[in-house]
Amino acid sequence: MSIIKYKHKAGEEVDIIEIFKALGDETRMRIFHIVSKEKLCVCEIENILQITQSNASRHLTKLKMNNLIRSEKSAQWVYYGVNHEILKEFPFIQAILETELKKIKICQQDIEVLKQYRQSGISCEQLKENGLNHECKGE
Amino acid sequence: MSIIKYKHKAGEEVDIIEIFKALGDETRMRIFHIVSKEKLCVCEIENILQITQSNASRHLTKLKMNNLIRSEKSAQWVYYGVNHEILKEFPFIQAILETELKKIKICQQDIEVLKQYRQSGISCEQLKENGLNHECKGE
DNA sequence: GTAGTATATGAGTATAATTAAATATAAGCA
DNA sequence: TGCTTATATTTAATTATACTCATATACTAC
Repeated sequence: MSIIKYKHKAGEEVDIIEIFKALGDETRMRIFHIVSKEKLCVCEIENILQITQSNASRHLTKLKMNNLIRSEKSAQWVYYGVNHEILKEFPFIQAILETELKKIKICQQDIEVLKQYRQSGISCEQLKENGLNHECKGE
Repeated sequence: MSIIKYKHKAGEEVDIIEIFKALGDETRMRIFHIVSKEKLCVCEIENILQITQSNASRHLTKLKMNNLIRSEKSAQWVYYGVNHEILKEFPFIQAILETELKKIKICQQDIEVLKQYRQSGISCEQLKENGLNHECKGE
């Protein structure tokens, strides 16, 4: 456990080293990136990133623990989105989202898949049966 | 091994996830911080941060691998300093050095110890015998 | 050459992080 | 009520990381 801690404006404990650890994982950075574009539920994140449910849930928990994202429950779904408070608190995180992740291929691809998903009109419920066919986007 | 890679301006391969991992460790962040203030050799870093020689060397290697710092050899000493190229390439890293690390207690302390070391006039060679007495700064 | 010093590296260990499979919990619907 | 689905969590296996001790390398000075 890192000892570099100080009090967050809102009274939550924030550890900049822990923020670096949280974003120092490819899957978590990708999750942070897509939920910064729009709020998504866990099953959507699974399908877009092609990861398992428990893996997605775990990474989301870690991002949330570090106040990078927020969640809100709606019926049986939990929607995750970026925590705008932390972007105000740490402008460098905003800079990463806006300038650095754009350059990264897999993040660009994730955004593409997200767009296709939205355009397809497939609902969250249908995702499990059909999945997101990353190849045959024309059909 | 992360697959998020793209070509650095200067032709070196840079991986932003690896940069986050490199800075997602308290000791490495502290090292990065003090060598951004001035060039230091390994034995100075050891003494200021109170870590072992091999530990210091290992962390320096990791920071250098990710192009965060540069080294130059002078006689038997190797001096490490921040790589200004990467600060230009990734302005968010500059922002962390300038604004975020200032807020962190242990980083403030490291700067204090560094100042005391400079003011004491102790040379790198004398450090090993006497060490840096963090307590009795008045004597 | 030898001796001494600064730094890097190998080997081993301990700890932490990532993952998937299985299970638990909570909500919706028939 | 019972059945299904979404999410979280437990468990266990694998992998990665950080650390220390010991040794190797490279340089200086004699």
